Amino acid sequence: MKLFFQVIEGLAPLPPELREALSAVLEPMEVPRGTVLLRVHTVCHYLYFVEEGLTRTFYFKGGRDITDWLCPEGRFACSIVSFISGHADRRGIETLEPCRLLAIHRDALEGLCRKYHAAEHLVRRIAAMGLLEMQQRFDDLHFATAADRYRRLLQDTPALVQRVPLGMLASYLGMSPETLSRIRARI
Amino acid sequence: MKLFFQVIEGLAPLPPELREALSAVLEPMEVPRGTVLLRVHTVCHYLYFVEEGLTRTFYFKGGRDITDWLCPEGRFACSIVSFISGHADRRGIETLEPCRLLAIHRDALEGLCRKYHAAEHLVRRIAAMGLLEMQQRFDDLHFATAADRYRRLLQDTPALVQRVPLGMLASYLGMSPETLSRIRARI
DNA sequence: CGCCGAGTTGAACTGAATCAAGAAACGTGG
DNA sequence: CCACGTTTCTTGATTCAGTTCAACTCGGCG
Repeated sequence: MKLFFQVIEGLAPLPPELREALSAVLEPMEVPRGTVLLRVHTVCHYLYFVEEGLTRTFYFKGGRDITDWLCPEGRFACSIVSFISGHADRRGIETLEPCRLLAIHRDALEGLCRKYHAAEHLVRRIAAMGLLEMQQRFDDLHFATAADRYRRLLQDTPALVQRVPLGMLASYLGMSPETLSRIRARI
Repeated sequence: MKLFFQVIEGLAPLPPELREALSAVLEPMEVPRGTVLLRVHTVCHYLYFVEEGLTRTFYFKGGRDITDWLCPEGRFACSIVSFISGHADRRGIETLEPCRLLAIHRDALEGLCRKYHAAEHLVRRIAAMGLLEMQQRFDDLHFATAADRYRRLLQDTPALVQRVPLGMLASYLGMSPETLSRIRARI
């Protein structure tokens, strides 16, 4: 839980009573690689904090498996659409490595937000950080070549490149596996 | 201000005292078409609610003018990156039509959030809606053809197609003006 | 009028996808 | 611990969507 509170406190101050309340609703779990955390087309009830390991969010489009998001340690994983809207979404989540996770139930989180002003603030900050990341990733996709996107990934999160199979990385970056393989070959 | 409170109350309940406080910090403004609301590479201090008219967020990349976001009436406009991070960003904002706007200063908004739990909740909801929209737009860009993207726009917000010049629409959709022109011709 | 920016249309070019066939890596069971 | 089959990755040839470059049209507007 150390990493979790470190990250949290980097976002917003954490009054002791909220820290207590938060600890009480966290559900620690340890799962092997390949564990399905969220089945596709189901409602996402949990927000996962990755303490150790790596998860990916994915969906199927025209028979293809598309990786939508990657969460290494220190980050939050969920199906954004489903978690916020409360409806089922095509996205699913699975672990790419053995993981230590902290799961927080949607209702528990909402409860904390209702009870603690500080919790509400914290969640707002998490959402704001999500917006920033999303905008960054969006910009990349908007007007950058395949090679540029790969180079950016290498620079920003080089660890991912080592830990994610090529095919998944390719769809994450919005290109075909063959293209990614060639880009790698020529760098 | 009617539309504003309508939208707001659709997101979260609004206690009377917050309604008062919010009214007090709103800065109504009426500006002609072509007004610069945010200069590029400056800090975005205001969140704008569009009561009437249309704004666009844009930036320059390699000498090109790229439209990043379009806000018709009923929506919030700001440079997400700058407004959240507090740093200057390459994005600027201008009006594409004469506009009636409600401007809210960052500091005023933060003040309300500190004072009113309900304000914090409201802003969280706004951020969450932003995340949903962004995700939607991201998906579009991720794996859809140029024609698909245009069709989606036609379906979701047909009004924009009439109101935004072709060149700006094209970069908004991530394609060249020529391509958009051809897509239009063949539909 | 004649200029000018916005939009259209055509032709050549190109980055990346697709199709196809091997090579390497991996896990599973004998 | 090796052999086998499966999956993942690489490499090559071809195709295609979309860009780029360029010429032309149209509708304002000084």
